[in-house]
Amino acid sequence: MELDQLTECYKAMADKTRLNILALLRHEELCVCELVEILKMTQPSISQHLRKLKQAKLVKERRNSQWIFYSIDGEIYPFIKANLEALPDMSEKIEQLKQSGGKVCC
Amino acid sequence: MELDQLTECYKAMADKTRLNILALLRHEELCVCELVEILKMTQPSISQHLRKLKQAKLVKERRNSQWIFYSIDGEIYPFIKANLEALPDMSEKIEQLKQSGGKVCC
DNA sequence: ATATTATATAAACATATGGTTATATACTAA
DNA sequence: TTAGTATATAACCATATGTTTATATAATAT
Repeated sequence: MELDQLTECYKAMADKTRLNILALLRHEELCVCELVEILKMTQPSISQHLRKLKQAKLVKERRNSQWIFYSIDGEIYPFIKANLEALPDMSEKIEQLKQSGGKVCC
Repeated sequence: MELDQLTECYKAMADKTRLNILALLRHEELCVCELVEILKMTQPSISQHLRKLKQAKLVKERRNSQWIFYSIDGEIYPFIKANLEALPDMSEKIEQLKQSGGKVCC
């Protein structure tokens, strides 16, 4: 692959928040406000991280009425599956979101 | 894996020069001055990139008299092989080094 | 239309990063 | 020991990055 494209990919992954987002999206697609809720960060911050991931083609978005749902893309990277599998399991966080009714608002 | 360790790994890979170094080391171990020669960069710059790669445990070093040879490590990462395979082939650069006698000096 | 909710973007700022130059350290050779 | 070669480290600087606050845009609901 092209080094420039690969560099952009690894830059996108070179941040703890963004790895957290990828780890969460491994379980299921999530909208911005759900990520804000789970990661306890401000909405603009999450949005900008998502933009980077999108620019690197690691995630894709899908609009559903007022919400925009993000999910893993990464089709263009032959190694993406192996990398995602190394990410920690986040099912607990997802569970907590559902328990707290956070899933309802979206 | 731990997110902090993974973040450090991807940070280490999030630079074109360092991806170049990894791509080169895929072929064979190289010393600092050979990398300087191939990549046309200053010695301190290469040394600092190597330090980052070493701290992230992506490369290891071996001293042989006055030279320090670097090679791929990455044992701790389950995905490292898949990632290295996505790097471009650098055999031409290695060939050029050998042809130019650059391999002799080290 | 207006208010509300979800998301994106912009501006400002502090910190991180990568390159350069200068210098220190480690080993070799004489 | 002294000189030479290979590598590492430090100091400095310019640029990149991540966060925050404020504001803009888009869709929904009344």
